[in-house]
Amino acid sequence: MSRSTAVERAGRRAPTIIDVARRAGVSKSVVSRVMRSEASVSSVSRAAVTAAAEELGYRANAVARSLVQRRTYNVGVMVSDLHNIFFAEVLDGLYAAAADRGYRTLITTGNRDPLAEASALEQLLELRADGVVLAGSRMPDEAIAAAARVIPIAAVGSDLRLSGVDVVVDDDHKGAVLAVEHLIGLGHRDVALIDGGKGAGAAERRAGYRSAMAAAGLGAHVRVEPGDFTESGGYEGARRLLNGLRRPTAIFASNDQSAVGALNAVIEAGLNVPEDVSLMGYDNTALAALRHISLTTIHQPRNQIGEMAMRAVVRRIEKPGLAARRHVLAPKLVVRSTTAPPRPIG
Amino acid sequence: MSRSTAVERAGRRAPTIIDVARRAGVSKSVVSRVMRSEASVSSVSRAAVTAAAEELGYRANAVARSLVQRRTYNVGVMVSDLHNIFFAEVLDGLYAAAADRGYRTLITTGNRDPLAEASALEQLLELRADGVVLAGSRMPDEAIAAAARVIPIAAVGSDLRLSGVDVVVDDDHKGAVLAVEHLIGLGHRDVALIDGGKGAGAAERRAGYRSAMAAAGLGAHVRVEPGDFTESGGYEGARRLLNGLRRPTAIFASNDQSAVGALNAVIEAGLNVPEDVSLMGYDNTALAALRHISLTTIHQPRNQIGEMAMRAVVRRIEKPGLAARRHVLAPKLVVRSTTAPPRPIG
DNA sequence: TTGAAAGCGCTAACAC
DNA sequence: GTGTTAGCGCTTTCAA
Repeated sequence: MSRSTAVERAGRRAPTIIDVARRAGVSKSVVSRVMRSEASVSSVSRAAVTAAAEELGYRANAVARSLVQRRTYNVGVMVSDLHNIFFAEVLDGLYAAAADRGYRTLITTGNRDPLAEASALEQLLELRADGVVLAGSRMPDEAIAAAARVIPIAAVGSDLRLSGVDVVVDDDHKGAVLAVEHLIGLGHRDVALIDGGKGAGAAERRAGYRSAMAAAGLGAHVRVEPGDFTESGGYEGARRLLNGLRRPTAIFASNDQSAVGALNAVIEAGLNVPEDVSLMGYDNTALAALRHISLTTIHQPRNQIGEMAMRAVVRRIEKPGLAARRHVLAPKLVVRSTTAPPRPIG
Repeated sequence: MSRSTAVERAGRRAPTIIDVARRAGVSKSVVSRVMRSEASVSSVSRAAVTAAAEELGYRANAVARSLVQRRTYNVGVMVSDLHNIFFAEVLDGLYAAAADRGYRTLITTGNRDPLAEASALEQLLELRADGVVLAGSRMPDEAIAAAARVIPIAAVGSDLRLSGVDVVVDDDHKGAVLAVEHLIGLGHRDVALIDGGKGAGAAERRAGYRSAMAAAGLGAHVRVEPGDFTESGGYEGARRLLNGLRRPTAIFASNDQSAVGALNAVIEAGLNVPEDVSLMGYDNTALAALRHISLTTIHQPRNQIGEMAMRAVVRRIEKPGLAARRHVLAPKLVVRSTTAPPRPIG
């Protein structure tokens, strides 16, 4: 029996609209109308078609449909790195928004390799996706611009400045200001930054840190320690900070990952968080929420970022003439256990 | 200029094989042959076609090609939960294996909702994927079995026992034995387990724990504390364990997530890891590798799991008659900083 | 080596 | 309401 099913599958083609039509005793147009739930079909025909389709196990062939409609109702999402949990939540938003509008979401990935990213994008174009969302892309601008001439594209997780591409970003400058203001509000003056280097949003966060410090009259206390958004970068950065002459009472790490590295360095130095040193991250990843870490951080509305991006591409799929835009969303502060007022002097 | 490009896109259709043929002064058959790099084309025609395609920005239409070939060269991957980093690495393996064999990988997700999973699978079938990989599916068996009658399916991350489905699993029993043997080898006798409940592989890990304890003559020391693979489950479980009459000297948590929760409970209780209590996890996730956590754990060959699964579906795509199989891969021990010999008595 | 023709499974006019 | 027809863009015989 189980052997015969395998053999049957090999031999038997999937039923087509014609098989259903024959079985229901109608023309294939009627079947097509029923499948697309068009109104103008008699209830008798409708019932016959539904029954026949059911009996045959008929499933509409999206390939054929796409060919004749000249559109697939697929939106491709190229995620540069699926290991980056940041994008999981973005994908949630993307999915929900697509489903609402009758589109499927197809994910591909470039494994953080710009070449692989380009070929993933190319695949999406060959598959005739109706639109594309680039999540954290590191492709060269010209490659993206070229694709954008052919198909609506939106980008998240990388602040592209290309005219033909919708971009959805968190307001990183504002997020950093929020973080620094929180620390200053607690009474800190020596607030150091562990930088994010060339990472996405790092420059804006650095600028936000600088301007919030300046606004509080703490320009002289500004201290930017190099970093790279990694755990070990955060660890090394914090070590340098703690060994320095004037130890900061608060450290603002540019992302959660590096904040966790910094946390480790602080503890290794025999200091307590937040009693001796306050620590902030950025991103509000799952890491920050672990009770063992419980990091004060800045939350990016990831879900909403995805939603926005999908809305933007669908908008331009349906009105091809429209111009792409830049969408900026507001971050917010999430206070947990790694920040507190500085120890009183003496 | 930027306005005109948008308008152009709206008006201009993508070039087809006929446009290329006309431009190159050959028939569309020749173009087709060149695009598929068939041999029997004169170098003159080949050059003309290549040039024309280049000039026109021609890109083969995979939809039309799939329709006539009656296959898409797409393998769909339904990931139950993209938030679970476990699958990221599996996807790496999946991708690499697919690319090697000339297939594309298309990811969809069910957001841990069995209903959404089913509809994601349904989409893959409508899109006429040539095969499907289910990653961590929680769909009812009959739904999977029904799909398996139509298309080759492989499953990872859930130990299905369905005849028509290839299954690739880590040998969880063996992994648990490895873990317990490591602790016993260190000199522990009171080794407790924080269970994984109904989670994938939890039953096998529990059985492995039991049998390794029994094999070492420590059957009387067996202690299974309820858990659910979550951080808070691990936290609660460890608290109960530490408050009990005979405090274990080692805790084996069924996965890294719950081990991190347990770690937090141990520290909160004023005890040190590994001096007072040794702690083990399972899965070797990124969490375990954080220096702040540095968890001894069991590594599952995730990459290889993905590779195997893709190989299995492609094998059955290309030879539809073949039977599905069960593939079991070996885990290995990763020693980090949370395990050590127990404190000498007195 | 090339071209003509048929057809993949479906939708979308259009006529009845 | 329903059927007929003409394609969608491509591959694949089959002849030449």
